[in-house]
Amino acid sequence: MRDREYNPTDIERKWYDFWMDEHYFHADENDDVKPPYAIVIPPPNVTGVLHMGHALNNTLQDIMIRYKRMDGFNALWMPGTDHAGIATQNVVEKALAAKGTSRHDLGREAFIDEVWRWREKHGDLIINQLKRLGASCDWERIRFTMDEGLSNAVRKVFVTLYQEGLIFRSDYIVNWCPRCHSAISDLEVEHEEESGFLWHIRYPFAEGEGEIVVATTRPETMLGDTCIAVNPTDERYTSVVGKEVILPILNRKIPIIADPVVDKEFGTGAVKITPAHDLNDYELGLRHGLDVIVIMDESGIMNENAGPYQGMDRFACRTKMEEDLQEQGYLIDKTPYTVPVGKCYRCKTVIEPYLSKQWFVNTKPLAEEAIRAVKEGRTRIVPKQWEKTYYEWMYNIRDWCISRQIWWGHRIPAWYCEGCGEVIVSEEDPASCPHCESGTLRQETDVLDTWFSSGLWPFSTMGWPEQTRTLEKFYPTNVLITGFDILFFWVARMMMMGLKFMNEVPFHDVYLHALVRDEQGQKMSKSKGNIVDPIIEMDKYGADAFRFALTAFAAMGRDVRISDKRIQGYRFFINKIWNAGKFVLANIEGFDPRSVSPAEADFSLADAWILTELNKTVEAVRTALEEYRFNDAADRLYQFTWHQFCDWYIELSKPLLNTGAAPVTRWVLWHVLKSVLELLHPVIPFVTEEIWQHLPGREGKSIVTAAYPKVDADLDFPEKAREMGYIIDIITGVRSIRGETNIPPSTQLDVVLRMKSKEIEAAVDIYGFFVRDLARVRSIGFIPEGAPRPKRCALAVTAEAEVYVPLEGVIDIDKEKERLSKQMGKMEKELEGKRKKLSNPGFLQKANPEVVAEQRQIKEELEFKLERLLKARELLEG
RNA sequence: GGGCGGGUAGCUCAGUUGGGAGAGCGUCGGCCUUACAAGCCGAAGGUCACAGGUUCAAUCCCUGUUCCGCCUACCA
Repeated sequence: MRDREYNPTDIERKWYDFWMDEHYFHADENDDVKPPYAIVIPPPNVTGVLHMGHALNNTLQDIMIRYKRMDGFNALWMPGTDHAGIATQNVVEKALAAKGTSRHDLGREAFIDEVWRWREKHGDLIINQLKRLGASCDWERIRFTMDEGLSNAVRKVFVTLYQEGLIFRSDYIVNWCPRCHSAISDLEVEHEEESGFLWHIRYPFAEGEGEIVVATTRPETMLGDTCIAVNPTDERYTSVVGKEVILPILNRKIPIIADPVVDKEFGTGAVKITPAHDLNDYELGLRHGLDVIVIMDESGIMNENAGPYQGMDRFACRTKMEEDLQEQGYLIDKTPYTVPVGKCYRCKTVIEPYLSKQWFVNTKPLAEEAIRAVKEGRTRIVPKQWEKTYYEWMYNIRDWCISRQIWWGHRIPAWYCEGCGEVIVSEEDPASCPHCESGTLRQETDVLDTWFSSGLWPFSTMGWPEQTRTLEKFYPTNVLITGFDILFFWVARMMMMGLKFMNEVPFHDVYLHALVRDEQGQKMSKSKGNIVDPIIEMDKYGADAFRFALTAFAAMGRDVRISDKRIQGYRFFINKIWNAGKFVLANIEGFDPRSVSPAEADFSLADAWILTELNKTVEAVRTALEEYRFNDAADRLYQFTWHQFCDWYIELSKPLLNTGAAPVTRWVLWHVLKSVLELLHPVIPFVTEEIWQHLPGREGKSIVTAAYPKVDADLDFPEKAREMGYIIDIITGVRSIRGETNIPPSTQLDVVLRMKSKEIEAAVDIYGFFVRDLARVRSIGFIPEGAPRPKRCALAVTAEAEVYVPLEGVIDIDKEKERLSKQMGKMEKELEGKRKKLSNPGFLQKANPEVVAEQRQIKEELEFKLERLLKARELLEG
């Protein structure tokens, strides 16, 4: 503790190891004394690396868990990772490609083994990064979504929902990613607007002259057209409904039909219908019993139904078709048009609406429960504005496509009987078909959406479907802390699954924090090169500074804008704490805090003031944490630590330490430092532990298990604190005069005070050494109220005092006059407002009497100050 | 198309029951005052986007306008 600056690296490692060795983060499910408090971690991808979003998310969780742990709760933070089906498969496939092989070369089983090996090798990375951040997870309980226990939970849930008819298999238009070769859910599609074209194409009548013109943004899909649709009320077309047209190029005959969904205003009012490649078209096709023609394969390559275009990529096909249509005279017009394009959120490939057989969850009935739980307040969404978003989505929820055509994930527990075609869905692998007893069963090759298993996370991690002690004790959890971007993906699904299988909400509170962006508010991305890497930041400034920066910027419902520079700023704060610690420790060496009894101690005004301010801070910080106002908590702690404790109290303690009051002062220094460290510990765990360990009279082996400070009514002295405030005002007044009139600090000043009241004069007199020390004053004189003012003085007026600083030979009189005039100008403006307000009968009549009194007091104070300043200026004239 | 959030000091942002506009950084001036120059002391800087309304009183509540973000959507 002698170092001039705080060096985080070694200290962080040392204490984290210590905490782990002591098992402080382990929650005991058999502890029936402490009330439980539980959080489940949003599981990061097992192949992932820590990014700023993780850092923010886990810092906030760690703050809550550490706070509650200190505050006497049996605190469980359940950690784990997610198998991240598509993402992980992509990563491993890339690695295979680098080795010149592929998953198809390996085959399914060998590939899955390969992924597990990958996970063995790289899966600890993000866990270790979380530890580096200081996350106090109960690592003894770490889970992985592909673990045996969690896989059992997945099977049980799948089978149950299937048996209840809530999971079904069906042909449907899904979002198909031609690169991932898989269906993805609606949520996994990113919508963007792109500039494209609207093509107008003629379809000639099969019989007789004439034609119908349609408008389309995707001409290549006409290869799969099975009709033209018009609105039944559209008079332009009533005569042609029922007729047939010739599909250009392929020369198939297709009918013209009428359907009310067609918008008369759009394009020509006639639309081509491609049921296999558009959701609307598919549904329309069902209504009219239309043929369905799939025109491309799983990679987006045109198939045998595409005639001359077979083998072409879908976009190449579009270009070629346009040429052909043009050449053959079918293309009438091509105009620029903004088209909505869906892209795969994993690989940004343009999604193809694609007809295929998939597994779905009928989410409507589950959503109803999830809506009710929030309506009834069983789960509270914070900040509240997200409730509306949640309801909006839940009310309009659509069937959830849960099957994925990849290999890495929970394989769907369904088997098809080769004998009779029966579908068997079962928790145990069946040996034979229960229907026809055939032994040739083929398991479904699809795996489940990763979010299917994540949806079970709050209870599957606690051992479900077993009825464990852990579940009993810690479910429902207290709060889920996560980014708003996965409100639908994850939170909503946990709500549905938790209510369905546990009959209880998974968490009482959901705190949704904002996303981390760069300084300019841009999303961080590799391509933009604006990534701030948490590990690099921690290397440079330490985990504590990094955590404090994140917390201080985590205002509710706002983006968290962060940059290297801002994190750097908070390192100064950590260093300030370090130095305050050094000062206090140096001054309480050999001191036993038990030698002072706070109940009998004779506290100085400064002691009383800092203790009272400490109480206010404790209260404010606790409230802020309870309400998830993390930035408020950080701000209060910053202000108190730096600007009250360090700037004022430590300075005030210096003169006291040379007097008979030294023992009490030492006790206060010790007590306030200890409290500050404990208050700050959830936010900055490392530096607080390091200093705390050097404190005498600490209870317990670690700050991790120390009691979180409470408001102490016995150490609350509002009266004395107020008096101290007057002294602080005087010191500030003298300093201000010195600063503004450029009197060097080396010049000792003589100060004359004229106090409003005798009592305060007495207090100031007793504690005059504070003023002498902190304002560099040689002598303090008092003159009574009514006595003539000293001449040729600079003046500062506070609420209770006039502070005269003689400036004979020290200062430019004109400058001082100017200074006073400026101050007066400001005050006059303010006073004008007050006078107006107080002469308004409406205000006096209707406003709260307390407010009126307050306003009157402010007015009088202003008048007092102004009058004194005026007199002072007059004296300078003469 | 629907929804949400935002426009406050040069920059980034606080401002929770409507009642004298705040912080950090930056800027300017002065300081090695025995924990800290990664520091200390002082100072400057704002018609709280715009226009109405409610109220004794509006940065705060309501309406409209405008600009910027985000989410959502089956308008070919």
